[in-house]
Amino acid sequence: MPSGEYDPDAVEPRWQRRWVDEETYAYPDDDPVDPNTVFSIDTPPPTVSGSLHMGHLYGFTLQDFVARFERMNGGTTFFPFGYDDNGIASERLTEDELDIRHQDFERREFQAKCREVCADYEEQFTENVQALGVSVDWDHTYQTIEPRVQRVSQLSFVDLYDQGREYREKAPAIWCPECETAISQVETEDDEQDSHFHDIAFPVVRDEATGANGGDAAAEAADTADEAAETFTISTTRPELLPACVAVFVHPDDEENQQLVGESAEVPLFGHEVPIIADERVDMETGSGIVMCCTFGDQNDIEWYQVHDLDLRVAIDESGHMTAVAEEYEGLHSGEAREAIVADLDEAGALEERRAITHTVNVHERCGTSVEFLVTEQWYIQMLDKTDEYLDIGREMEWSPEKMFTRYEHWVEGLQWDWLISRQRSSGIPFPVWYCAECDEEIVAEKTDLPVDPLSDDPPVDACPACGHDEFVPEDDVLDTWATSSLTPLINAGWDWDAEAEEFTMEHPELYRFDLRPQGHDIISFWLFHTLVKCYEHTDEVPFEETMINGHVLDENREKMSKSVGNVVEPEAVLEEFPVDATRYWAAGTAVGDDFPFKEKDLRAGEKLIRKLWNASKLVESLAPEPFPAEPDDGDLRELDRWLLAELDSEIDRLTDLLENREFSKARDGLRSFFWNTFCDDYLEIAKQRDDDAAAYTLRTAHRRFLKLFAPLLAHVTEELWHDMYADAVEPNDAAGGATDSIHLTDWPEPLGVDADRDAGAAATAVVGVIRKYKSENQLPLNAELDAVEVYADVRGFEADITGVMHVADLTVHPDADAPVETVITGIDLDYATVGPKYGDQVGDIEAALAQDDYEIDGDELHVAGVTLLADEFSIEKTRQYRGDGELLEADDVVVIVNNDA
RNA sequence: GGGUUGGUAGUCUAGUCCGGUUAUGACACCUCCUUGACAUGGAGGAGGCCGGCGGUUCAAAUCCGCCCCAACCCA
Repeated sequence: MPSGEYDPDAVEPRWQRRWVDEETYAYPDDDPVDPNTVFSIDTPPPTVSGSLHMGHLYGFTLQDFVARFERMNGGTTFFPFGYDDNGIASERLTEDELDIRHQDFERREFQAKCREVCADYEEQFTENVQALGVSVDWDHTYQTIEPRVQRVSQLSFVDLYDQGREYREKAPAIWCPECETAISQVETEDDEQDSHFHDIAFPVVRDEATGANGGDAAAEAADTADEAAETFTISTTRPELLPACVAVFVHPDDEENQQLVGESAEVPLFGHEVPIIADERVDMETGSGIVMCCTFGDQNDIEWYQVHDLDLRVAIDESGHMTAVAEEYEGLHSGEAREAIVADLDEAGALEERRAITHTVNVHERCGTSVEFLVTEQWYIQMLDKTDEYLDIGREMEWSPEKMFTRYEHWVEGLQWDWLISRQRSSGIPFPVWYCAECDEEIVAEKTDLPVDPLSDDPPVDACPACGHDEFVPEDDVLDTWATSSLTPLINAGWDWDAEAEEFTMEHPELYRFDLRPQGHDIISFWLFHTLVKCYEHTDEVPFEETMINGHVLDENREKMSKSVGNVVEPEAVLEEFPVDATRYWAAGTAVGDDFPFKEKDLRAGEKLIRKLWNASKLVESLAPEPFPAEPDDGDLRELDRWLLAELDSEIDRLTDLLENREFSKARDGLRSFFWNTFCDDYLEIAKQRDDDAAAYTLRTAHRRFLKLFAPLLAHVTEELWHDMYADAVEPNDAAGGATDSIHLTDWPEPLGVDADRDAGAAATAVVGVIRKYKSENQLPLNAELDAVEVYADVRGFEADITGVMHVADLTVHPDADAPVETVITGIDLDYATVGPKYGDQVGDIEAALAQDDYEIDGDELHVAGVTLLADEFSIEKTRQYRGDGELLEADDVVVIVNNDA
């Protein structure tokens, strides 16, 4: 039985431990689960190398609201947890922690070290997440590097390869010279950087034959007169790419420079000649409007290379150093080469101007290094041919909130590259592929052998099936980490290859498709998208019924939290000061999808609500001590009791809808005010006067329901109260009926269907409210005795309640009689919804006439401004005047007269 | 540069899709009150040109156009 003050510091960790120890939220692996009622959640696994931040706290808490609600309201819930330790983040962490370099180890050896290092971090992370009280099933966890997941990941590769969805191609790819690996489009970001624009003079080389072909006298004159001196200017931020220059482009609408088209240009310092070509992709606004095309400066260069069949002149190598093409600059780093080339251009008189600018460059998001475009051999997953289908499967999901679908839509529509999945790194999940040393035939591992590492394992064949050669080269690239993290639904469902049946199977087919995928809005474009694509290709099914997109946590001033600004709020500090349930209250405080600020006020409000719930529970306990009646005779319930239970029924309906729609903020605020205002302030205050079975039953029934309704939100305090007050008793509606069951495993309340005169209840509470206000305004204590009160409203059945709580000595109810008051008409209110459309612009005249009291009331009708308004088109505004003894109080439809001599 | 979302009392927020004349609630603020749990409580009060300008309409926080500010996504 609850007593004293609520002590979250003691209570919350106790329940967190018990939930884990007793496996409260375990998914029943062995018992069959009804696929129609199971609720399965697939969460994006966090990187464990960092510590818990507010974004985690917020995200996990939202997931937990859904998990706890669905568990009570629906059926069995599957809520797993994953650790993403297959990536460069954990690779770097391991290197730092052990002071080693991954290059010095064999791949499997290094990965073993990674897992050792990550294990400690995972343990810490697990503790932190368990301290949030989220109802994860800790028996269902996975690491994205573990062998089982490696197998799933390689199976995925092999399946897509078999389907013909993957190909290996030597083509321009985005390359990070610092990390020395290819990367995909999503791993780059824009960075504002200081740079210089260099205006460089390019000499025109007139080809005699073509020059004469122009047949134009003026051109010929220019040709002969200025041949040596004729130059044009190219502006570039990357002069180190001069040796890679393969063409010069002019816009077809650029009349001024049109005469250059068809000629050749000589590249300064390097002396090779390149064609001058017209193409509408030239940006005429930038620099001189004439641009050079290099191998490769940007994506435009790649398009030009492909469309115009240009030469390949690779001047920068995989580590960012100059190649032999750069002649005397060979071996210099591209940055050094830039300075040297600029100096030499200047000396040669070819540098016309150099000015400082800032521009955006594409950098690798991990290391901030500007990316290059290199021609390398890489593996790709084909996507561009199916973007329409991928749009459709995105549309098939339910999006909470709906508006987030447009992000997905724009991302898919804007795709420019197939998905590059090979990475030149030494840790990660290996490609299960070898190549014939003779003919380069691709040899893919057998599904039954997976996982394999070609660096340590042998290929599945002794001789090349194409040419019979018996030597093989292992693929030493690893898979992009998203190639694995995009498989979490399949990992969770236990997807595998059944060699005997020769088909893919699932250990838990009932989980797939998953009911919910929660995640932040920042990863829609890659993580969610890639997951949809891969799971769809493997199963022909959209992997998720619904996706719930949460926003980002901002600081108190709505600024983005950042370490450099110093406005980062640490969960640890918050949890030291506030109960976990208070952070849960805060997390429910905004519409899902919106970014929202950290608000200490919300945490305090949460604390207050927890305390109110605790204190009200104590009062319920003392007003209706055990044993309380489980099922009183229906006729015994008083009007007030029926009214409360009926109101609670509607609240349950409303709340259930809101939670189903993931409208946590409205759910939270609605339930809070119903509990606080209607139950505590109205019903409980009145019930203090009561000492009967009906009241005891009503108090306990309502209270038990409130605990359940609050349980998804305030997980700890409701569990504590449930065990204090109810866990010993048998839950009549709970089939499990376990005496020690968690409240979180009980059934969500169904409406009781109690009949009640809702209007009478509303009138009665209005009467109480108006009397309370009278006392307040007259500075009377709320328990001050009132001599006589007359009520002109039908509050029959509530008399004792009103007299009891308001301490009225003599209450008279006039259910039908009009109040003994004079009414004075003070004006006319129009019903604009009817009058507006009906009378249109005559409304102005009607209003003007009403303002001047120029109207006539005729029975139910109103004559004004030449028109006749019907009864339902207007209402008469009156004030009541009372000339008798006592004081007139009124609210809504009730009139109360108080006579008090005191 | 393009797109998306948001801008409502001091602060946070509901309402905007589907227009209706008194714009919701909380926190903070002011006044009063010890009701059988809670003063960390209760009753009341004040506080708003609904980002700006224009348009549509009898009527606009709500629909349309332009602009400003912020965040995010994509170049």
